[in-house]
Amino acid sequence: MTGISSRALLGKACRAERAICQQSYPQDLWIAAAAFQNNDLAFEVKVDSPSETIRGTAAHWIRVLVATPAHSAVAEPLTYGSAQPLAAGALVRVPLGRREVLGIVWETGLPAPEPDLAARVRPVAAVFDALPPLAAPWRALIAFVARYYQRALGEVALAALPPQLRQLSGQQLARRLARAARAESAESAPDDAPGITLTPDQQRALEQIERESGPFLLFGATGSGKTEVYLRAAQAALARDAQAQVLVLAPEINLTPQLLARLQARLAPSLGQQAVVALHSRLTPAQRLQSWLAAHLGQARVVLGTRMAALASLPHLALIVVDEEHDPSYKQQEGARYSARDLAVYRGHAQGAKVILGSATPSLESWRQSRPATQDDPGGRYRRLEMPARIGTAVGAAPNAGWPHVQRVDMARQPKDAPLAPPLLAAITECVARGQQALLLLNRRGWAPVLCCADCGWKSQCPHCSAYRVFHKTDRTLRCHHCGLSVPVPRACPGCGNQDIAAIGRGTEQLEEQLAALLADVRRPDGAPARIARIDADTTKGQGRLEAQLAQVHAGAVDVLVGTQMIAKGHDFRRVTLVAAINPDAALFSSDFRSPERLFALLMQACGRAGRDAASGAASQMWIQTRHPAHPLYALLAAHDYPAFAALQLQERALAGLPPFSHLALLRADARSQSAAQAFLAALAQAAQTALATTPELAAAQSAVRWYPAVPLPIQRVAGVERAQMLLESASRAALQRVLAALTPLMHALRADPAHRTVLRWLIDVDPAAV
DNA sequence: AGCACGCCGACT
DNA sequence: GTCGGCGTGCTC
Repeated sequence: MTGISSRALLGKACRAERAICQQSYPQDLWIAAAAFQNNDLAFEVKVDSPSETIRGTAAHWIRVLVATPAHSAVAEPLTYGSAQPLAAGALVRVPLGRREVLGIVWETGLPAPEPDLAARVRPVAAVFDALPPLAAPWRALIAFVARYYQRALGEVALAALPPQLRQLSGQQLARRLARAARAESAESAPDDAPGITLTPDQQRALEQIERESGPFLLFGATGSGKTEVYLRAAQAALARDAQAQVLVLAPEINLTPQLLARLQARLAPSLGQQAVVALHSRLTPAQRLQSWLAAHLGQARVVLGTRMAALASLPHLALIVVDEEHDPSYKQQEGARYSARDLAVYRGHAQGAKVILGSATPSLESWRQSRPATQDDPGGRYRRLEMPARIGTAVGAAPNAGWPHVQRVDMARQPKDAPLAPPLLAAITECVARGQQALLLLNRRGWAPVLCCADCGWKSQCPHCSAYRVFHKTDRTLRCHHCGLSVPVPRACPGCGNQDIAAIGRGTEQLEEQLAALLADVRRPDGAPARIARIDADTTKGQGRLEAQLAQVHAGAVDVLVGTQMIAKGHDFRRVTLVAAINPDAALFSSDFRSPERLFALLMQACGRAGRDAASGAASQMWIQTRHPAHPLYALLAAHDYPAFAALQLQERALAGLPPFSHLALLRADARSQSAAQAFLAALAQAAQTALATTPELAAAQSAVRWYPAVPLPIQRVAGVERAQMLLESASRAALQRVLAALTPLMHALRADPAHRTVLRWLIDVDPAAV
């Protein structure tokens, strides 16, 4: 026997075992054998036909969700048997193939299945009975997400659970729960009264939140005190009901520590330290499980998290706050592509919780949805709460009071190739000399976005992607920001051997370097030279690096900060009085219709970094380097007039039939070749034409949906994979939904067709963030 | 997704 | 002959 590999042996043994099981034993006995081997659950199976067997022993048929991948054949809950009755929402371990996996009981009390299915049904392996079942509202939420975003129930449901739950045995979980119960000793101190006087705006907003049911759009300028409104609304909700839970969503993990600190400072004295928890993907698996359990058990009264927290189990949810609701990070970009902001609104409605969406530059969807009623318009479904004044502004001051002055520099009239226009450089110099800080925004990492040979025209094209590799001078590499390929910079042109390769364009690394030269002679008030720092994805890669760098800025160790949009978001820099957008023009002419909206939000946000309160704001400046100084977007930014910008954009969207006046979905296909990807989508459109025409209801829906032709994605090739997409648009969300639901089986069928064998994957993106 | 099977080429 | 690559197919 010695020469035989263990693997082959195992294979043979398995085959033999299965042959015995399936041929010489009747099916029902095979089930019995499986059940018997599993000592968690003893099925007392007699003989006869499978269905009678189970009925005879009063077992229960249930349907269970397991973590099935997006496009597997297993899209529906699977049927299992159980000796004891189980509640819907209970967590179980069930056998699946040769594995045992975590499952969620979805349906109970099923009639005995058909004989051919009954023959395959296996018993539940274990029940996590220490854990209360997932409540009906949570299950309804999951069902909604799966249906609306066109994904399998099991995929959505299991992905919403903390990953560590899958590894734990029932015993381990029981131990954890016992520990959590011991820790729960909520010492109830009286609510501390913060010594903060509310502004009239805040007062008014809170009164309306108290009085009405919402959802609310809190349209508050940077520095108008939105967070204080969130805190008070949370306090009120928690005080009203001793079980009430509050969910606070923030767009990025980077922004959670600040908010968590404020929530804890305000609420922990009365609720206890453990009652305020964070829930996001940078927690360790154990922490994440702990937070999730605390939320599920109702011990966590306040949950602060990123978009994933929108799917947490919160049985006593009373209030949801979505901070910076316009932020594109709320849209999930893999798996079920849900919008956490939209789910917050859905969930609030379904679970009877109030919802507050907050932003200084709301998404156009939310803005329009919150329009007030007029004579011939019933208005939107949200209530708009306006807080225009920054804290510290005198009552009755002009609308622009307390805002930085916005300076547009026409780069066409500046010396060619200068990274900074001379007037901006002079302003930065002055700023540093005054002992204040400047923030320079440039949305390109690296030293130069592309290298180019002047002789033969070679460019640093990525071999796997339709993008250029970016030159990073710090480690002398060419890096593709899409597939991650990183190679040393060639000494000579790979095309012709020419020694002279030119760097085209400018990234944050280069700006930092050039700035050092330009400010070499500039002195701070204490006589020390100006200090420059850079913050982008490259300098903040490690754990806690960003926090460390931000601390440096706060400590005043930095005079000029260069960075990507990372530094424009949320961080509260007290001593910054100058903010400059170095090269924002590209977003004006992007093919994505949401690009202007995002640029405006980013620049407004950056503007808000300059002098957080009115006193310093008035003396602050925001600089825009542009070749289109008269562009309306910049003009409205200079006027700090979001409503006018929104009105202008909405007018364009209405004319073009774009959201929020229509609803979109993207059908995407990835393949080895662009033509194969497009052919798949074209075949789908073709198949849909005929399939949807058969039922009148679907035909009606189909006629309300506009199909655009399949086109390559803006970056059509990534890591050697060609990507194509097809846009579907409809004025009716219901019609679009009906068509999408009918497409999923068509896509499955088409994918199985040998003609489309080279299609690697496909997906449906409902309400896509970018088109 | 896992995890199996099965077919093929490369090495002792 | 064995080992290990990954294409295909199934899981109640």
